[in-house]
Parts: sequence; C-alpha cells; structure tokens
Amino acid sequence: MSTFKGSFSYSVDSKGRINLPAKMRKNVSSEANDLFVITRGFESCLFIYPNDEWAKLEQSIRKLSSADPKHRFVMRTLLQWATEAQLDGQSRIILPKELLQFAKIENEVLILGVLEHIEVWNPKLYDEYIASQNDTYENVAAAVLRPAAG
Amino acid sequence: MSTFKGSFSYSVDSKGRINLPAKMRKNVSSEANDLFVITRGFESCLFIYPNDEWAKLEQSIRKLSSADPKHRFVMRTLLQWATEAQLDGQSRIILPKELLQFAKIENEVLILGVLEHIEVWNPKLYDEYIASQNDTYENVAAAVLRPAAG
DNA sequence: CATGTTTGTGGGTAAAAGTGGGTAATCGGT
DNA sequence: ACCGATTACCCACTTTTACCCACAAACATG
Repeated sequence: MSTFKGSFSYSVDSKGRINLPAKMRKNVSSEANDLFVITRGFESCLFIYPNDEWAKLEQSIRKLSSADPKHRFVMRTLLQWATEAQLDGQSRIILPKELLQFAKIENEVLILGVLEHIEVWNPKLYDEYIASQNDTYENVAAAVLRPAAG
Repeated sequence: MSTFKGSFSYSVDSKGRINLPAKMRKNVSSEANDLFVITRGFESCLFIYPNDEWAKLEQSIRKLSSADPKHRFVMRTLLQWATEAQLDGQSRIILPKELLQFAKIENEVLILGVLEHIEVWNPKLYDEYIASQNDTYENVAAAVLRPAAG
C-alpha cells in the first residue's frame, strides 16, 4: 500500500518530465515497481497512482459489465485518459502531452500527496481552486470530519 | 491475461493497416502469440481481442443456447464479423474492408484500451458518441476513483 | 564547518516507434 | 497454365522515446 502527503513545487522540463519528490518516493510501495498510472483527475489536475493502487481501481472497473451501455461509457471514459509510465534513472516521470494540455501545465507544477494518489496541478489553477471555495477550511472540516470522530 | 488502457491517435494507411501502439503491445499476453481477433464492436467501433482473451470470450459464447433465438442472433452477429489477424514485421494489423466500412473508418483512428479488448474508432464518431452521453467524466469518476469503491 | 552523498534539473544520443511504399508469393477465376 | 488481384514480407525514412551523462543545489554526517 502506498500513502502520500505534503505539497511540493517542482519544475517541468522541455520533455514534459517532472521529478517525483524524494519524500514521496519513499512512500511508494515496492509492489509498484516504479510503475505508475497517470490519469485525469478532478478540477483540472492530474492523478498519479502507483501501480499497486491503480490495480485496486482497475478491480472496481472490472466489475462493470460490457453488456451494459451505461457501463461501457464509464469504462471508456475512465480508461481513455489512463497512461502507464515508468520512472527513469533520475526518478522522473513523463507527463503525456494530452494530460499536460488538459491540466494546463506549463513550466511549474504543484505536487500534492493525497493518500493513495498524487495530484499534479498548475500552481495558479490550484490557487484559484482554493480561492473559489466559498467556505472556510474550518467549516468544511467540521462537516466532513465530525462524523468520523464520533 | 492482457489488459489495455489509454487512447491513441493513429493513422490508417492505404492498405488498411494500423500500427498497434507500443504501450499496448507491452500489455499483450505472450499466450496470444501476436494473434488477434477483430470483430464488430458496440456503437460503431471495432473490437480487437488478443487471442488469449478471445478464447475466454468464446468460452462464454459456447454456454449460450442455440435453442434461444436471441442467443442465436448474438452468436451469429459476433462470429460473422470475426476475423483472425496476425501482426506484421512492423507490428501492424490489417483491418478487413468490411469492418472498416462498418465502423466508417478512413484515414485516422482513435485506438482505445478497454481492459481485455482494444477498440478502434473513427475519431469523429467517438466524439459524437461521448457528446451523446448525458454524463460527465467527473460524475463517472466520482463513483470509481475513490478508495471506498474498492 | 568541511565534505561526501542525495536530489533536482538539463541535455545528448542511440534505439525504438510510427509511417509509407516496393516486390515477391499466393490465390481465384478464366 | 495464365493473368489480375490480393496478401505477405521486406526495406526505407522520420519522429519520438528511452537511456545515458553531467552538474549545481540541498542535505546529512562527523
């Protein structure tokens, strides 16, 4: 099992590569074998799953039936964006052009650890996202975290 | 077992050949021996199964009853269009004319990996298909891309 | 604080991938 | 057997990718 936390500012080079922060590398399960799946996330960011975590998601997709038109749409939509990627010798990962375009990523990224996956943002868009929340961290947390505390 | 994911834009040459994306080739089980079965898919696209996955499908078709008219219809349609094809030296596959016509494929294709099979679309028709579905990526993903779903 | 090591970043180059086309076998029908 | 059409199997070219090497900044260690 892999678990991530923290945020990091990193650069994207001319080949579309980003370095995976050393602190995150330490938290990648050895099962993943330096293999990752990059896909489209929510709110114009990208999700990176180490292979072991992606395998779990794939399990849930497999439960869908190809015979059901609705399920076919779900499978296509989800898998369309998914790309396998392996770390290079410098522990970097290549972000595919289509995904870079989707997330409007250029020279700089914000890398966030969110439990089982890693998020990659255009820093500016992340700021806007935070600003667009018309409620405070404290209030939302109160609503979300309280039931679990009880 | 072969598993596919991702989407790729490739060209179809004058001989009706398409290249199998390298990333997909890596995920073809060695059991398949470069042998594939191409057949009619759902929603005007083509399905390509590596041999090992086709064998599984064939097993499930065998369980259908020839006594049931609906079963007969499905069996006939699926098998009528099915064609075996082998990769050439450049790891390309030839799409039969009848199937190209059925899927309205001309010079460009969108190749989708959908777990156990590969789909081949006329890019325009795929766009139309996606547009015709009254659901968004975000909605679909919300149901699957969360840990609890596993 | 000095020094060896890891980390983040950039770039060069050989290999692989994607694409197009030529030609020799193969097949079907005269 | 012959001929035209189709198919299988090469060869060639361009672009992309994978795999190196290099180096400065940051970190860790005694």
